[in-house]
Amino acid sequence: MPPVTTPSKVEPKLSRPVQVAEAIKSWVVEEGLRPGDRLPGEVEMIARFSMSKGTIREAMRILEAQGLIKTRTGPGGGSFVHEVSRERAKALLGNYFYFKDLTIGDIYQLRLALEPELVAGLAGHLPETVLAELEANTAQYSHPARTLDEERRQHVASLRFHAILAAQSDNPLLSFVIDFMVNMLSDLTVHRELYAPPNAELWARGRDYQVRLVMALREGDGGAARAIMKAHMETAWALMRGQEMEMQRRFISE
Amino acid sequence: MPPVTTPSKVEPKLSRPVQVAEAIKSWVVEEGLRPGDRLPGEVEMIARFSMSKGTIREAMRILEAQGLIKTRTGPGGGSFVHEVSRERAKALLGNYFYFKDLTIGDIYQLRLALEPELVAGLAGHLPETVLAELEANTAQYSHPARTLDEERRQHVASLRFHAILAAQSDNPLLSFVIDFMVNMLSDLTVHRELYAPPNAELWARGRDYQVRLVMALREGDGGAARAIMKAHMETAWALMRGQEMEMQRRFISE
DNA sequence: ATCTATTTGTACGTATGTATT
DNA sequence: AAATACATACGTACAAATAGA
Repeated sequence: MPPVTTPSKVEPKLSRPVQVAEAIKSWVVEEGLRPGDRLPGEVEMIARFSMSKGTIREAMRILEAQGLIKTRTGPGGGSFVHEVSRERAKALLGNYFYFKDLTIGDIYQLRLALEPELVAGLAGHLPETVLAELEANTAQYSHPARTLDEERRQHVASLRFHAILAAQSDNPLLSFVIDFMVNMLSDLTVHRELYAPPNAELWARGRDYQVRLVMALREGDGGAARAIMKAHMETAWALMRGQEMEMQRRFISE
Repeated sequence: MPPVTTPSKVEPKLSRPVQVAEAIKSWVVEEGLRPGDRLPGEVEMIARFSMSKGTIREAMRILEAQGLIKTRTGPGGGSFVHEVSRERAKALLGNYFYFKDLTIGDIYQLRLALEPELVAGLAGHLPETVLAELEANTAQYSHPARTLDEERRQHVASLRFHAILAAQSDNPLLSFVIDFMVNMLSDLTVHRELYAPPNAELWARGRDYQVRLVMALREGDGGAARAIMKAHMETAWALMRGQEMEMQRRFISE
């Protein structure tokens, strides 16, 4: 292991726009700027950094691409500190996995570990509005699908059930990771052949799990909720394994 | 390369650089370009999109900020498709949590759920080199720290133990999430007061867990590894709870 | 609705920097 | 060492968007 003192990294000489972007970032941190706060305008940036308009603009585009600022034209316009949106964060992270070959199993390994934990903590803490929303969601797939397209829509809807739950967690990290996985699964391309009909019985059991889960959540029975979700995940995983699916290779654009 | 077609979503009126960046992204996907493949040069981009150099350059900066391309000057230079690095992905995701108030407990809730799972799958599959690396790592904190600074270094080193493990997983998602959490914890600022000495006994037990874990991993005992890691996480969580720590608010720059 | 002021957005020409041959 | 091919940076002019009078 190299000593900590020597900067053994020969940085590939950062381009000026990147330098400016980094400088602005640390300036925002130092000043303790909050979302909505205005950044200096182009002309002032040009003066402060003694750099051309183009360079400054490229720097702003970098910050914008990372979701850290939003820019508006017109009077009172300019660039404003912006909280990185969840959608943007999911898109950026999704790009990381573009060249990795993430499998269904990889995702379900985490879902199985995390989602039971999620609902155990949620039991008894959900307002009736959310419980109703969950129940309304399950109604979207109360009957078996008759076409492949309907099946896909139901599949996405049933995933939404989990996104709703994830959004309720007061653990931002847990919430994000589950939401991200749900997104990845929603983006799947289904390759199942027509002669391989869906396992209707397994599917019905999946929905049944969700219905029972809402009951447990309403009653505040965290242990039951955890157990139901665990069984649900195992069933769903098995269901996915039976079908031929593969991760869609694409970039996400928020 | 397709012309800049009208964006499917007309709502927020994307700026031209963003449009170009998106067009290039989907072009890369359509062409199935792989990391290392060269993109058209500036002049050709200018011709294809019928746009100015500045606009094209801003578009490239956007892609670069997202970690999707790298650009080199000189003959044979240009922009090249690039696999988003793990460091970049961690930095971008870290920015998402900048304005969220993520607590130690939030992170440990996930560690407790994921890391036992990780080591259970790793047991018996690690090459001797990695096992040796893990053991060498624990040697860095075999003795109790005498200064606050040494304690901090030991703390970071003990986190590195988990990063090494995470890197061994063949589940890219699990690997990333754990690595990300380790990074977040390494970035913590310790605020413990001097008159509140570290709990040396708890600390020693933490290291003991790691040593025993390596043994279980070498012997291929997944069950034991899972149990040890679970206990380790619970102890570490308790240790962190006892100290006054808070998430450092800063942007990460890769 | 129209004008006006403000601020970002786009275009383009020129010059400089950098790495390969 | 020099020529070449490419990105990088600068400055100016003008276009577009938006809020307010």
